[in-house]
Amino acid sequence: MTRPVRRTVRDLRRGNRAVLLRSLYFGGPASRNELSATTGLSAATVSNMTGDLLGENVIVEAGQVDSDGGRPRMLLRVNPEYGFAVGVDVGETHVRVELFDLDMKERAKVEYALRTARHEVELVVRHIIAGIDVVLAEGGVSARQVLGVGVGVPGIVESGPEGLVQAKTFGWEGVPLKALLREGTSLPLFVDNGAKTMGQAELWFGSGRGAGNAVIVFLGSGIGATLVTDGTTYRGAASAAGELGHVKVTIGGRACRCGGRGCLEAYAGAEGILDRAGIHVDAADEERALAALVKQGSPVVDETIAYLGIGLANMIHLFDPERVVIGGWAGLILGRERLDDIRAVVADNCHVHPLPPGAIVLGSLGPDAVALGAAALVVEDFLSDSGAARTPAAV
Amino acid sequence: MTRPVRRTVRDLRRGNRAVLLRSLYFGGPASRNELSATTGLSAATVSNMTGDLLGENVIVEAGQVDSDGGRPRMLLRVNPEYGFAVGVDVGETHVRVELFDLDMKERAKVEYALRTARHEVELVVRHIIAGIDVVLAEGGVSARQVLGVGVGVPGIVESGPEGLVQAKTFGWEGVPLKALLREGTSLPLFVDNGAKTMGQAELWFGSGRGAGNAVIVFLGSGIGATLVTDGTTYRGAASAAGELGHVKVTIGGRACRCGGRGCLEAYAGAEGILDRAGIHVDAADEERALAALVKQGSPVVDETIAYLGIGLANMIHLFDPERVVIGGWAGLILGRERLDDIRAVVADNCHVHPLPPGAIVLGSLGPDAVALGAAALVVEDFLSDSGAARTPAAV
DNA sequence: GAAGATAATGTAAGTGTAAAAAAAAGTCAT
DNA sequence: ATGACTTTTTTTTACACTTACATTATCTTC
Repeated sequence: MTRPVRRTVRDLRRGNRAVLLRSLYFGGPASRNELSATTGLSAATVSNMTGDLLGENVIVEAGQVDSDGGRPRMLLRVNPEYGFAVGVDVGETHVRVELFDLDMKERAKVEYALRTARHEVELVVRHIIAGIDVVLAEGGVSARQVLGVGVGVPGIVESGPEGLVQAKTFGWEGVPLKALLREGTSLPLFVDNGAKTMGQAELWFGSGRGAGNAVIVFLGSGIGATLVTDGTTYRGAASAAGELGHVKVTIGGRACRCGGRGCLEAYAGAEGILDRAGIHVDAADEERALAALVKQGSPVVDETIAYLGIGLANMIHLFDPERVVIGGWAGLILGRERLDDIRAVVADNCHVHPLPPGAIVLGSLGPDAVALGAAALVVEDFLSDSGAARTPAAV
Repeated sequence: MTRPVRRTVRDLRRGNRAVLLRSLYFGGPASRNELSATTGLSAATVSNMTGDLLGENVIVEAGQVDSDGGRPRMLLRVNPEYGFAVGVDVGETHVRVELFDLDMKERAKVEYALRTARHEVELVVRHIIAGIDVVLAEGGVSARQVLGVGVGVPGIVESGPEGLVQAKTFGWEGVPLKALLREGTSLPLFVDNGAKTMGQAELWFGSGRGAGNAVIVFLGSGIGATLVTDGTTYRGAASAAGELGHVKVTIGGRACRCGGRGCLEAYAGAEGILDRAGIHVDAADEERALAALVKQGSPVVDETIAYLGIGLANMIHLFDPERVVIGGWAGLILGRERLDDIRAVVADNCHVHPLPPGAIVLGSLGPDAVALGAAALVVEDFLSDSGAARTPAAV
């Protein structure tokens, strides 16, 4: 029973500072007066606190707007160059490393293909470490300016100093990824499941914007989901929440690579779909093959949608989200052609508390969202704990 | 995106007061010194705040323990008679009203049978209002001493001033129960789904004690679940979370009274089980009939366990709880005979992140837990907002 | 059985927070 | 220029928690 803990006046200030910074980050440029209104803090406190933040160069002035009678308002915004975040997407076929500024503008990017079927940990770690150096050099950013590195990987990621990863499909069992990366870099590390990092990206910058309770579904080779409760990701007791891929959609049923039977992933995961359609291509061609199959139509695709709809409906019954976002490369392929059919199947399986069909939407960030979301983990940390200890590169 | 809001020094004190009171409530009698350790507050603040609470009679002294050298510690505890809570269980066959003190000791109880198949709202409301008067009189408690009335009902309960209830199985659609009760009493009202109030009871006082992330399943005529995240009940965007009864466990399948097909409730709800076994009795005899059926064994019961296991496994995949509690009258009947089988089916359907079998347990409060949990809603409010405005009966 | 040790609790002063009030700075209309 | 009005900054005030110290109460030792 995790209970709230005592707070001191110091915590109060830290918390209010985070509230202020957060509303400046998401509320675009704003004047002190607007900030006072949105945060509920008094004008005096806002003035005091923005003074600090300006001094630390965390925020900067962003022009002023004319007033109609009165002192013109000076707009403030988060300094996009106060720090940078690295996002890493470890996928089935590649390792992608990207550098973002605080505006989430991409500053540099590098990608390494994973050709072997086996995903050796050492190789992935080497790619990530090398990738960080490459994007920093390319982006002209020094390590001291980097607020952290976010990494999205398949499988279940335990929080904790080791960052243990369980990813059967990758052949990873209890891989201490965070600890391994720690040997190659001293930057703050944030490792999480790729479906969850994509979810974070869609939640902040994509189709999930503004939702307090949402589910963001990742459909790729595997299937995962991000459960958003009160604006933050729910991870469960052992960070294993949202394993939508292994929800059973039929008794018995196809064998899944997890060892179970009847898992959604065996039907609606990209490999499950292609396999059932009798198409066997290697990983790099899956995307093209799936797009063709969905485009031309097939009973297998219809069946996929039926199973997917059941899986989503079950999740809706348990979770009662206000919105469901479908993302991931396979999800986007499927959704672009057949979103209305998906909505219809879900509606057909939700009687007690139907979700408006418009609440099921496609992700708007494309398949690159995993790396973006990984970087967003870094920004999340920055916003809740802005410069508490660290003071990088006050340029 | 519900975001944290600004706080003032007043909120700080309120919050710390709630932390203190909560740890006193759940941490049994404790000395000021122990409180200082558990809450993290300084001894001075604890002393200051307990002084206030003693003055308001919210807490009382509870004897002292000998020291081995030094001033003996004075134990403090929440005053069980500071206030009282009424808990109401609106079930398919009865309306039960109970009065509890803050120690959750039952002080009085009254039950009204619902004989008609139709559950007229007016009748239920009349029973509740009358029941409150009866238990207060019987318990020798004045209305001013009552902190509130908690009501557990079937169906989905919207939070809000109206307390709209959607309970198709009851024939209630959009019944403003809270508003109707408000006409009969001026006591604070807390209306929630019965499965959720039972969940609250098991969480605080039963098999859920100490769990931060847990799922408490209610099996009765209908099926519901309480999802506990970080020690508090998760309600979802429209208070409809935890509708485990309408998760689909098979495609097509039996028609459910919700209008869908293949719902878990149609297989593992008491009526679903009896129906499939070809047993037709009226509501009052369902309990006996089900107990007999489970005792003697039947392929229908085996099948029920298979479906229930699938439903639980799906929930575990999505929520990743550390514990699953099975309660409700039908759940207790089923679980007492077949808990190990249920555990086995769940284990067989959870491969990616197996739950230890011991994490699935039976509820320990018996079938009366709905009313107890409803009263616990009142206590929950009291603990988070102790005497903020109200000051009843400072005896 | 008195003196000192030990421990819980209470009091006072100090620090740091946000709110409220007041002042200053800036703009437009007259 | 002057005044009305708005935004921002500064000053003052109230208050919550901590630290440091005082007080109270019991046990142990000589």
